[in-house]
Amino acid sequence: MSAFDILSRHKLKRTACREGIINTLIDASIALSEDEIKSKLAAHFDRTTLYRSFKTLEEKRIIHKVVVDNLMIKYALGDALSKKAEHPHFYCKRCEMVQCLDSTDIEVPRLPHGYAFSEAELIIKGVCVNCKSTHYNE
Amino acid sequence: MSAFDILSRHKLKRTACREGIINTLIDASIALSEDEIKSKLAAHFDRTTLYRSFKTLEEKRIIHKVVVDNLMIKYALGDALSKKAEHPHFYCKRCEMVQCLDSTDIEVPRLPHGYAFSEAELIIKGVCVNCKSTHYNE
DNA sequence: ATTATATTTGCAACAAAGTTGCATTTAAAA
DNA sequence: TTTTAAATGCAACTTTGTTGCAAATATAAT
Repeated sequence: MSAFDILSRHKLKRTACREGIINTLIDASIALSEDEIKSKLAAHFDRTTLYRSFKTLEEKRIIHKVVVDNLMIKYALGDALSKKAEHPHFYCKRCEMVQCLDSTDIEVPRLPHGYAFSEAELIIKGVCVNCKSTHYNE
Repeated sequence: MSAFDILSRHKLKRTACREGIINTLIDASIALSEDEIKSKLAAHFDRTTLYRSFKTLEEKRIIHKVVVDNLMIKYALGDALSKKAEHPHFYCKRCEMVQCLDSTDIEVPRLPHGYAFSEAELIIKGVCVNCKSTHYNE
């Protein structure tokens, strides 16, 4: 499905910024930061435009945000696009790569009595296979 | 164990700010934000001092940071103080309370081949028992 | 108890990220 | 082609993260 289709299906205007973000994320198999996405876009877009585009796309669940920590945010395609709604994410401490662990479920622990569950977010931190095979010095 | 002991045990100077943070977190059974802690401290401390105190205490694992999302950060006592090193956290979407689920483990999913695990962070979002019994309107 | 020393604090300053209002531009509907 | 509702870019401002430095202070040494 093209960015064009995705946007019209969600009744969003098909703007270059939105299409660019979606296409960038379709191409990348991993999650990307705002800067990473920005640098891959053909045209330049204002910071505000990016900000609002991410917000809109996230609300429509076309993309989803991965908060590794308060200073490391990445985006990936959302569950409006065949992604499993809830899945863990992997963060590589060496190369800072973030990847959706799509095929895996999140095991939700038993909550205290009377607590209601609604969502879970699980981030696994470690070293990815690329970095592991590259034994560069710390 | 008193804040006094904790600090000296870690070879940190026993300052009012650090003691205040630790005592506040000992009293509270839940995780607290910087603002929440600040408002409970007897004296006023500069933003920078708070910032550096949190940083130092976190490095010594006297406290630990809970990143609910990039705009919601809370602190709780750390594993240098008998807390289990890795545990899930619960976030109440109504009252914004954050609580350590201390007695529970995090189930780490199987990673892609060649990936190395080092840490996991799991946040459960939902409604706490207090908010659930209080059926106030959205 | 007093002095010396290494840390910590508060302030100023700046960087980065989040957010909003508004006039201009533009995509899509008529 | 015209109309109109939505998106963009810019400016402005808020909040949060971060550093350097001089003054203050906790601890070690005397």
